[in-house]
Amino acid sequence: MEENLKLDNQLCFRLYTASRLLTQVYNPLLSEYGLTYPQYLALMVLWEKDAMPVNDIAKKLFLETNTVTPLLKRMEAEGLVTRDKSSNDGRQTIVRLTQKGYSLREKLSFVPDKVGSAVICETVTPETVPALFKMLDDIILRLKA
Amino acid sequence: MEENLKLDNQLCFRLYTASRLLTQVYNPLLSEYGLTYPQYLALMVLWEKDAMPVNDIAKKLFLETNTVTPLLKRMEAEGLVTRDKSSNDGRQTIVRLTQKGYSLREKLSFVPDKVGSAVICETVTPETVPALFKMLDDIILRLKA
DNA sequence: TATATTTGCATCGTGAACGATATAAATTAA
DNA sequence: TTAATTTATATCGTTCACGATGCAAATATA
Repeated sequence: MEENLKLDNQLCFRLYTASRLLTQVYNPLLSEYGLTYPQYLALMVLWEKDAMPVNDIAKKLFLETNTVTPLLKRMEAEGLVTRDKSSNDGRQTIVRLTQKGYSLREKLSFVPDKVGSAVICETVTPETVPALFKMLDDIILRLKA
Repeated sequence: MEENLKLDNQLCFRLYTASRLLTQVYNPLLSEYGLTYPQYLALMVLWEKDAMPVNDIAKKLFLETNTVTPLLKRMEAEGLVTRDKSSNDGRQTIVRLTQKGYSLREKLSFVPDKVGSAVICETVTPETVPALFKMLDDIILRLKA
């Protein structure tokens, strides 16, 4: 059969699989703190810069607001963030970390190293990871343009 | 703040984003034929080898049967596959392509090249893709072990 | 050959993703 | 300044993912 239509030849399938499997490494670590992986990503955005409108958070994550809004509402229900209308612009909802949300930063500081060590292998080492990052960044940049 | 906790430093976030964005390139092409990306993956598995039990399809896709079963039932409802109990082993459900499911193989043969050309960029070329594949394969292999 | 265990699949509940649509505030144009 | 348009967010419906659980068929064990 045509080589092109073989699963083994597909970049997207590899990205999809690697993404899912690596997320599964995060899951048990995060669920200890009642978090999902996308919620952890939202926290990382807010740890870098607090008090952001929904749209800015969505842009950082390359997601649409129709994905991020329910995510943030679940996080609000968990007491991780607050969501308030902006006084400057009544359309915006400003998302802020609660003490609980902020305090997870230190509690989860062990996660990156733990996950990192789970992927180190023959062709994926501290030396080769920058090249891998560059390729993935270029793909993301290309697909956003 | 700690460098490790920055979004920019995360491999998983890159894989997750690249996977989502690349899937979005497939979506308009596949939806013409009423397909989703995971359904397309299942078809690729069956195009390579027809009449497979659910579990074998799941393994090829690195998914669990609780994801694949509903997927295949939707594909059955669309007339793409049939699902029948195996006579050898009454626990197995054997999935087979219908004529409709089989005929999509040719109709969708344009997809890989179209998607491929969407990702070609500075650091992602026919020369560098094999190295990228190897890295992703190693990550997948490492995480499955 | 009964009983226990494993295997293959299905079901259920929850949380994403995402296209489509809605709505209200802000901005622009007439 | 009213009307048209754009922007920011929210809501809805469908389809994954996936942990947990259930169940019947097959296999292993006593």
